[in-house]
Amino acid sequence: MADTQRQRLEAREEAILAAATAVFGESGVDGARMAEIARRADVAEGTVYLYYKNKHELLEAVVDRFWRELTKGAIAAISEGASVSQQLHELASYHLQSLIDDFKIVEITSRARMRHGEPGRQLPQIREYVRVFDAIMQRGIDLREFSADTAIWQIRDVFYGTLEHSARTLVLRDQGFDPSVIDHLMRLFEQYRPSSQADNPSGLDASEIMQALSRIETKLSQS
Amino acid sequence: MADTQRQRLEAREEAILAAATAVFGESGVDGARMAEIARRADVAEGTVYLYYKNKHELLEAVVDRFWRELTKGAIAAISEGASVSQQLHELASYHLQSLIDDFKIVEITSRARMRHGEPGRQLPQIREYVRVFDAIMQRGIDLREFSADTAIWQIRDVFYGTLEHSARTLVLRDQGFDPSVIDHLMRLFEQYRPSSQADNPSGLDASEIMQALSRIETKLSQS
DNA sequence: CATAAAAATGATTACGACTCATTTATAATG
DNA sequence: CATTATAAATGAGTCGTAATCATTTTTATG
Repeated sequence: MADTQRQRLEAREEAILAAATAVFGESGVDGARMAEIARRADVAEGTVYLYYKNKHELLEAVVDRFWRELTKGAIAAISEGASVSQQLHELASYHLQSLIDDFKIVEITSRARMRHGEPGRQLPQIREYVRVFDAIMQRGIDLREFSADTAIWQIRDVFYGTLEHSARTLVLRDQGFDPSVIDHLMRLFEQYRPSSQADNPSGLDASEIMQALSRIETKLSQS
Repeated sequence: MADTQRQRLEAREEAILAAATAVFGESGVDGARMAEIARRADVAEGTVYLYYKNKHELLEAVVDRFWRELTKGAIAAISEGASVSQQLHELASYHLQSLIDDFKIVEITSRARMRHGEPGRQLPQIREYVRVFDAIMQRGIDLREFSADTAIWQIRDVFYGTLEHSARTLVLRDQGFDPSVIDHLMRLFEQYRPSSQADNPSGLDASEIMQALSRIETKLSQS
């Protein structure tokens, strides 16, 4: 019977979490009412506080679970035997699609980061999530498919930064997933391949002439 | 005297805005108390509501002003006659430095975006701010220094997305401005230069140079 | 079945955003 | 300068909601 009891408690916690996810998503953090969450989870208001200390901790739990699920999904979305580039492509696609699908929760994430004192913390589950990228990239470096001369965190920031901004752009424009974003990002990542080093003859090239001309033009239009 | 009166009102509004900026920055949006803001602005609590309808509108005003100032600063930070690459470098440095310096307000920005109903709106002043980037990039494309085969919004998302993520990384690690982030980003942007074929990396031909010279000749004969 | 411990409840409290009747300052008029 | 009208400012009071806690209900144990 001790086991059934534990299951009941976990089911209740899950019900509260599910209700909270829905209400936060629909109404935003400020719009969400603890009473509404309790009602949907079919518990009394006070009961919610037995499982989560306050509204902010509940929010954190919702966000935490979201990123945990995302990590699982990302791992599942990646073909195990595939090339590094292929895996990066898969991860980028999965990530962009998820950001678009669950835009609401992603927005709410920034809210969970702010623990109303000061330092915008790093949420543990997001840390876990970015490891998926790191692992692929590290393998690429080990295989000499990518060069090691750029710090991995900088490459990671390009990857996730670009995808997050692109997702926002797409959502705000009511466009959905756009494969060209992924293609573009993958093309950028060509830069990190070790091969393309031999192409700078260090002579004057036409663009430098154009820059000089442009400077002259600018000065002329000022006077 | 009508003029002094208007000045007094504007000074009051400014005092409230300044107090709000400080308190939001120190305590976060939820931690900020309207009473505290009023106290620091040296007005009664009710007075704040004569200038701003509610806490959220006050927040929006704070964020709005921040990005307006940032736009001014960005424009000032860019050397007018410089090359497109040089200007991009300057803008990137200015942006990264600002994100780090005013990390708190930047974080709060996402909060102003959420008008607690549904759609994460685009704030007008941010729209204005990104135009600085767009203008430089457009000039680069016009000058054939950059190719036009990638949509400018995608390039913009790489630019700002990368810088924002990098800023967060640096702040969370208690590191300050890191020039290598800028160098790295600028190296990435090499990708946008027109076809890197060995003989003519810029994709320019002599006729374009002659056209530019001709424009200059025309201007010279006008003056 | 009795009893203790755990879990759940919802009326009550605490707190902070916002309001509004009143007061104070400023402008307009003769 | 006195008088009146208008605008601005005040802060005590209202109201909504997160969080608490004394009480009740459920579950486990011998």
